Amino acid sequence: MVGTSVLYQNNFLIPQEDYSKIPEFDYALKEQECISLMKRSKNLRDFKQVHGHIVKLGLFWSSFCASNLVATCALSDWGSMDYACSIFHEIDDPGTFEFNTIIRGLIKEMNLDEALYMYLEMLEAGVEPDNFTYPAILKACALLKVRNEGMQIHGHVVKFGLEEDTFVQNSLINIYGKCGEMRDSCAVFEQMDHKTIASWSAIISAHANLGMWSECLRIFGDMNSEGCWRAEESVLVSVLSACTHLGELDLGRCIHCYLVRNLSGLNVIVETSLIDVYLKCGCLEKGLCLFERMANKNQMSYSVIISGLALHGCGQEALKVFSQMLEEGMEPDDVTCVGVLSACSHAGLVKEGLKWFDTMRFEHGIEPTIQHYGCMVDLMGRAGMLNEALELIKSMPMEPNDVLWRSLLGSCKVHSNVELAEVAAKNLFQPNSHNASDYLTLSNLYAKAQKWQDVAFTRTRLAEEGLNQEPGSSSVEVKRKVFKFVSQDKSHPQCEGVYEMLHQMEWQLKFEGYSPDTSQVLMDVDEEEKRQRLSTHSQKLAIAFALIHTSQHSHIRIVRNVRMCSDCHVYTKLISTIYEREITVRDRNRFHHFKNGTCSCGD
DNA sequence: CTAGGGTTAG
Repeated sequence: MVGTSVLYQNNFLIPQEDYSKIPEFDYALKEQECISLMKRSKNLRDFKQVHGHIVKLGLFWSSFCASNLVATCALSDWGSMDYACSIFHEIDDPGTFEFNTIIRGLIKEMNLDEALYMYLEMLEAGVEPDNFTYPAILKACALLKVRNEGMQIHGHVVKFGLEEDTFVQNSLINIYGKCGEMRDSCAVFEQMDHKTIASWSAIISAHANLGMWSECLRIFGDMNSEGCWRAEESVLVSVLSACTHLGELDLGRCIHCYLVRNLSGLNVIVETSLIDVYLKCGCLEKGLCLFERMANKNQMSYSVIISGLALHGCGQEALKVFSQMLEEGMEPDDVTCVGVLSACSHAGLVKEGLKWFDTMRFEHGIEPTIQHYGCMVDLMGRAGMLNEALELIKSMPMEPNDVLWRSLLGSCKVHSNVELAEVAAKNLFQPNSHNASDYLTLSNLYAKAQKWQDVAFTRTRLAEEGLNQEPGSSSVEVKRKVFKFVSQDKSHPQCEGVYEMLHQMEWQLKFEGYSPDTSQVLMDVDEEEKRQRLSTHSQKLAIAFALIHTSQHSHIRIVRNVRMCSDCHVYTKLISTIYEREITVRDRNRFHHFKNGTCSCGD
């Protein structure tokens, strides 16, 4: 406390031996000076000097000085909770403010249990909590995700008449959201008289956290119509995430424009979210372009771009970016590795996939999760290594889920392995799993093997389970409207034109040497009907419609609910040449980019 | 008298 004190250098305090000689010592002034000095402390050492002086000057017993000491020490970046607590315990009769600051300090250093304990002590000491106590204590509950305590404290809020406080309400929205109690969260939100940006932020991120994407966008819409539309990055990031999951490319684009117009620069989180929107909505180039221009890339940005490239079938490029990431000294985590393995799987890079699966475990110490196993089963299945895939499933330390069995079943269909398919199906058709498409996969596999009896049996079982398969459909966006087609669709008002176009397209295709691959129609019907069914697959209708209604050379984007058949694949490749169109088709798994007669998936 | 709410991406 002696030596080169900052206090003496700044001449803020008279040395102790002098001040006692001044008869009319102004305590109020000294108090102010001490506090101003305290607030300017840059480290604990400075602070301790001020503390010492306050004690020496006899100012500690002014509760205002003492509480400021506690607050400053508990809440400053250089502060120390131990020291703050020791000051706190020196105070005879701590009040609301002192308890509040200690609670906040504890939360700041994530000592959440202790914060809750302090709150209890506060109540026991008969100190009444106020509108500052609850935002803090509710935050602690939210971080701990303790629903019951949260509800109890909500009771206290009502008891102390604080339920009208905006700050408290925002905190309540947040804690209920974090605990998944959306009814309660929304109830608080809707009762609010004065919603602030923080209220919107809390309710939107709560929905985003639970994957309630449509709700998320609906509330965002309400926020805009109530005129609360501000460049609030955290809100927009949640909304962008919703866009990604819902395939809302247009809204994503709007937000991108808005951000660029209204902010001087984008941070890494916003940029990563934007890239994810573009990649997952089919705009590979746009996403890549943003990625390349990023000033700061982190682990997540790399993860996004790697799994995005995987989604588009660009396995080699994904691996290239991955090695770039490693070169930059960034450690991959489990999510990054899912991206890498799925890139290998989508691009058929079997050797690389097997290698990375080992490297991940033995060089990066990442324990494979069920998702990693999923990628490997896909990868092996695609390559026809069906027995190996089954062995891998059996060797897993965890219970295989239906995703794995479904993947194996799908591969068995591709490689016509009835025997293994039945193993997969047996595991898949559990009492509580009702998935019509699994039955259909199996039935189609039997059909391909001409086992009509088994087809009939499977179909009967499907019927017995009372399952209805959603029909395969293709949607295409024309002039900002989405048009959906199903196979043999005649419901569309302009369907005559579509069928005429289809006819014209077939003519052109014949010149290019296309002949319909009727083996894709897995039904026991005659050749002519097969041909007819094949030619009116939903994807072909959607393409015909888009060719009529969009300008020349414009990009056609189609979204499918199931995977496309190989005939549609060949067909679309040829159409992309004949009509000089780029066509992007998103199926359940990934994107296919058709351009000049080839597809990005490499067949 | 002092202080505070929501914080987001794969």
